[in-house]
Amino acid sequence: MADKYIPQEIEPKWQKRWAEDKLYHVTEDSEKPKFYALVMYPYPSGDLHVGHMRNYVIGDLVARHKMMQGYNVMNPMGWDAFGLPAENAAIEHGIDPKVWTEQSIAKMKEQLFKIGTCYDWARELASCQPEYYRWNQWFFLRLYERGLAYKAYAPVNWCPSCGTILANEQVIHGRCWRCDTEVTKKDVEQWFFKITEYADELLEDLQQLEHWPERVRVMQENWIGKSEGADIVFKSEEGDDIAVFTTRPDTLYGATYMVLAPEHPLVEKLTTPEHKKEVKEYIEWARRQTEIDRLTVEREKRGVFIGAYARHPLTEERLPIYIADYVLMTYGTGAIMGVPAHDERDFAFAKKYDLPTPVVIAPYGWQGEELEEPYLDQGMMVNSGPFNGLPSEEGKRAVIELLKSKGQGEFAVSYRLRDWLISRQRYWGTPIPIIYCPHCGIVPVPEEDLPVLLPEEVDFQPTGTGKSPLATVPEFVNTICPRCERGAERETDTMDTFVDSSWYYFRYTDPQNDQVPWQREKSDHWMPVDQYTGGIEHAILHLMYSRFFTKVFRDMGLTSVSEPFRRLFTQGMITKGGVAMSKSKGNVVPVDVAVDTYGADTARAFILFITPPELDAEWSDRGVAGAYRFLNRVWSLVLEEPLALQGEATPDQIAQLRRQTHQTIRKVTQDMESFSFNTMIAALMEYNNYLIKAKETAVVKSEAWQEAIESLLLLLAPSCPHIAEELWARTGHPYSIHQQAWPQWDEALAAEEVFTLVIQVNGKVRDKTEAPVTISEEEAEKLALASAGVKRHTAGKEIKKVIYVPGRLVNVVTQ
RNA sequence: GGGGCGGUGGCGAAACGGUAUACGCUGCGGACUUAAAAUCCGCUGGAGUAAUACUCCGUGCGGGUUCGAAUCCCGCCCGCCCCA
Repeated sequence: MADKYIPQEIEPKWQKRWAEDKLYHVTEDSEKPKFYALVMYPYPSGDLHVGHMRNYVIGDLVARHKMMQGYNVMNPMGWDAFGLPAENAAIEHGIDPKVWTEQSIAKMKEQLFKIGTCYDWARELASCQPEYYRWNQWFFLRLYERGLAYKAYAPVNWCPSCGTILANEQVIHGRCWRCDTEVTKKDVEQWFFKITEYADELLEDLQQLEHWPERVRVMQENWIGKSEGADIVFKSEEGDDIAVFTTRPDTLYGATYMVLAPEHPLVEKLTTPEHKKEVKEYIEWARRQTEIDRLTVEREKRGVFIGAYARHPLTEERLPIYIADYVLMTYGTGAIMGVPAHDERDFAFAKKYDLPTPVVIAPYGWQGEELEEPYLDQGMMVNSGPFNGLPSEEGKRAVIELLKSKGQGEFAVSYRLRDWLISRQRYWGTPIPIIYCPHCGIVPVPEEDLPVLLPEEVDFQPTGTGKSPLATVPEFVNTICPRCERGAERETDTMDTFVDSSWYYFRYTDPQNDQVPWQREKSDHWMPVDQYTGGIEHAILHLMYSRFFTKVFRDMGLTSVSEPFRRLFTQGMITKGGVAMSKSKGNVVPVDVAVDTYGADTARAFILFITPPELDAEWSDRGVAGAYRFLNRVWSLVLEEPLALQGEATPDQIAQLRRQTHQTIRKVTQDMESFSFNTMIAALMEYNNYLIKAKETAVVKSEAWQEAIESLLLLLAPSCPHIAEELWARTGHPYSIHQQAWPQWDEALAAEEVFTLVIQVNGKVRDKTEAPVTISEEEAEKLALASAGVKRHTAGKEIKKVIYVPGRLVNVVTQ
């Protein structure tokens, strides 16, 4: 009787050995081709649950498989260690964020170890270390030099609960992405990175990313939101230029009014005295509205007339000027021409304020009647002066050309993408390396003075003023101006943590460098990341910012790549009770619980098996038990003594065994490459079931049996590394299975000799028979026509034709 | 409203236009056991039939293409995600 399978004994044993032997440590100087495997580095919250685990299991599987395929695999791990939870712990429990973070990292590292991952820990980094964040500051200075970092006074999203300003992307349906509190507006001076400078390239290059999920590319495309059209200049009666952006210059003759965003700089100047009060009240009200509310089509369109008029650039008609909150200062030019007949929101606005709605693009079959709803499609231009009769598509260009000749318009492109607001009024982040000098103004911290260290022992209670806790530390704030050497003050905002995560994958290539962020030879060797794996929640922000940084790095001469991630995989969530695991819902399955019961290999096998990896999957304790049964069957298959059998296996039996082996190698390899991990595990289960039966025959004494067992273990090694290593050792093989070559299949050995010939009548299965794969069409048809099923169903009918699909079926077609 | 993805047994899910439901879970029956757990063996879409056989119905709904459709096309319904 063989030993029982006790994962709690074998797993820690091998984990320790692999770490001691530095099995996963890599350098650039290898003969093997490089492979850079990466999973999104985690925020060290201290409690890893099985939902997170899926990410690391998939990443680990890929890394191990590629190692066995002969690649020099870099598989690093680190910590997205700045951020709110550490600071909240400080506020609530008085724990120092640094200490809290270090403890969390230690705990999580142990958990990652426990699930059997193969990281090169020599490359570990944590974004909260000065050795790391000094380069955030260095990049900030480089971006500032290049005009890509700037300060702007702008209305921003304010979360009253977090006491912080949020990026647009962090506002979800008008609420804070972290605490779900309704977001309001506040005017503060902020630092921005000019990602819009790269909008076109970010959009264009999406086409190169053929190994990215389609939906991620679509999301990014929508997010960038490029639209082509025209900038048209209207003039107020006082002679001020009012520029509008429109994608429909062909509808220009239908403009009957203008709308400015309430924040538009001309509002103050143009509002006539008798409208001042009403306008002021309206602006106050609009300021409280969220951006999402303001953009919603269904929402009632409210606005007020400011008493001023503009002149239509082509007809010289007098157009009343309104302000309304459905026009945003941050999109286009902050002003629009109102064309009610051909725009939904303008239509609603015009109906409410009883403004004329002339049709200038005729719908098909239009007889000159009033429209019940706006007509948004293309059509023939009417009521448009010299352009009447022109198709609207051509009209766009023609109208712009005319405006251009009059100096009142030109072709223009607009993006939905905004610049990236990086200022955070928080303690636990990278200090922005800027000094404000009363004499010299904004002065960047000189490079040799980096890093600007985050002070320790700070009062974390929110100031409620929107200022960072750093503002309460005089030793930090008060400094000397590097230019004039007189007293000055430091910037007290810290950087968005997305800055940290926008380049960490470069730093892994040269993590200890204290002279430059990384040596270019090293990053050029490893970059781009060959396989990046993470959650879909990062489809827009993190991935867009990383792409932006990579392009900036390229332009700075720091890298030769333009895109950081060659291949992207986004895995689904693991749910419990149908919903995402979260502390507040109390449905978290911690990694320790999952691993302690049946072992890491069982948890890994289950996670890979339950569902295709890109879909959400429900955690099931029963399902885990099934995976455990599978590994127990593998264990006893390999270790238990076979029955004492008489005689030798026949050549047929051997051939069949080898066929199964080689078919399984093929299936597992192909599934691995297409990320079909659920069917990959199913194939291994099937193969194992087959071998259990075959073990009762004389093949168990053959060399083919050795090949079968070795193949099973090798194919299982990336998924369940511990049991594979243990059984590999116990069957007398040299350490380590993870350094063996991935098995190759032989098409000739995998090929079938016979197949089940399906016999159909009119497309319905009526019979089946075994046939050699070499069977000729004539023989197959003969076999089919002679079958009982065909005779039964064709009796008294005329056979019209017979269809033969080689290796599959015969279909007899009757009248 | 626009775009994307999906809808298959009791459940998670398989299925190059060619045997629908592989693999696993659940359930049922049996073996082992004093008994239970574990393990092992068998069955497990629905209907008809004592039953083998056989027949019919079955991949959200309605049409179409095809010798043949879960798969392709058209029109709906429902769910999730992104942008509004």
